[in-house]
Amino acid sequence: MGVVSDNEPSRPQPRWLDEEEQAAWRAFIESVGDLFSAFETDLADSGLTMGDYQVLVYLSEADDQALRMCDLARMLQLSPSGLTRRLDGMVTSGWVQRRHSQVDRRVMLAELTAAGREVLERAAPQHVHSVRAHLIDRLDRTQIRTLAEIFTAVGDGLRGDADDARRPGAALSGSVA
Amino acid sequence: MGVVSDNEPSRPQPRWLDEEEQAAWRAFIESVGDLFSAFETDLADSGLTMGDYQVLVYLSEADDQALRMCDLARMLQLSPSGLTRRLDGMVTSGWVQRRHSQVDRRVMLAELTAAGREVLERAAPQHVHSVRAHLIDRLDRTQIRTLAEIFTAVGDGLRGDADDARRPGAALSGSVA
DNA sequence: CAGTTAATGTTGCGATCGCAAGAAACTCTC
DNA sequence: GAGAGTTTCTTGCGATCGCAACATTAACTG
Repeated sequence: MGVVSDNEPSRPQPRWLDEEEQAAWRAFIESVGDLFSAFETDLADSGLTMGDYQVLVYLSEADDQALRMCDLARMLQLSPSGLTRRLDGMVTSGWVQRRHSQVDRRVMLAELTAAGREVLERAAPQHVHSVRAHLIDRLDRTQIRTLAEIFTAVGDGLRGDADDARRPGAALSGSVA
Repeated sequence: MGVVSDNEPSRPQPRWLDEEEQAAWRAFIESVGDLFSAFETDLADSGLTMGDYQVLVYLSEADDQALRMCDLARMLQLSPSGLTRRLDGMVTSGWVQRRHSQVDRRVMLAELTAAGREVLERAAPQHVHSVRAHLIDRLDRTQIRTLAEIFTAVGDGLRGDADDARRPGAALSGSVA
């Protein structure tokens, strides 16, 4: 009943998904949204969004608890303006503060505050619990390993596809491991 | 350097993610956003968003090319208002038309138009190509099967967690296979 | 050093979406 | 069949985010 009808000889037909591929694709596309909603809901108990949480995580992992806006935006896969607005909120909440770089006066550094660190440390156990409950603990060891394989391959493919510019961004992904 | 420090004996410590779990989680969370962005970009060539595309797919699979708004909203994991607005745009584009149900005059039916079907049939091959290029064709058979397992398990878990009401919604998911 | 180009961050604008409130219609009870 | 409660859809409002335009600063070139 779908669009996969064979009565269109003039159009270039790709290789449609076979049954197993279809099953994988459908399961993925129909569950991943709910999965993120669940994380978002659980994290809301800590007063955070997943976006906020990720900002706090990356900042907490940075050497001096601070990162350049542009680097942070790349890590979060966020546009510059998106990060500006998100940080506005987090600065208002007191979790992050802005600081001009001494080395390059164009760059604005986002720096984790003590309050931000505390919020993160309080939220982290709950978030880990959430990730376990909805994802990790539902999988066996083989599935966990394969999950890593799958999305490493996907990520590598995406990184290699379109990007032949901005290698500096990729250089930072080492510290994210 | 992360928040996973051991110097906080007063807080309840969950089971942190071990190395393999961490690798799986990081790879997933850092790639899935780019993956959807890639689908979105590819689909934009057809003048569609992923949201539009999914509406067209579900309608094309429905018996009479039409679905009730509330059912469609559940399938798309969209709020009622979100679906109303999305359909506004698609009606303006001429891909979908609204029709009052004869049986229940509260319900509004979203119905695929000929133009909508044509757009879908033109976009489908490209979208399948995109899904293959970024995801399916990067995986071997074992990984594809495991991908289906993983997100079936995740989806079942989420469905079983919070929902004990609205079983009618679940009944429709059979036709989505 | 002057002029051009590139990088960085912010703001205006529009698009998308969820929540809360409301209107319309159905259902159930008495 | 009158009224309470439920379901369905739409609208007002606010939050989030990307694109384009802009200002500022750095880097490169002759």
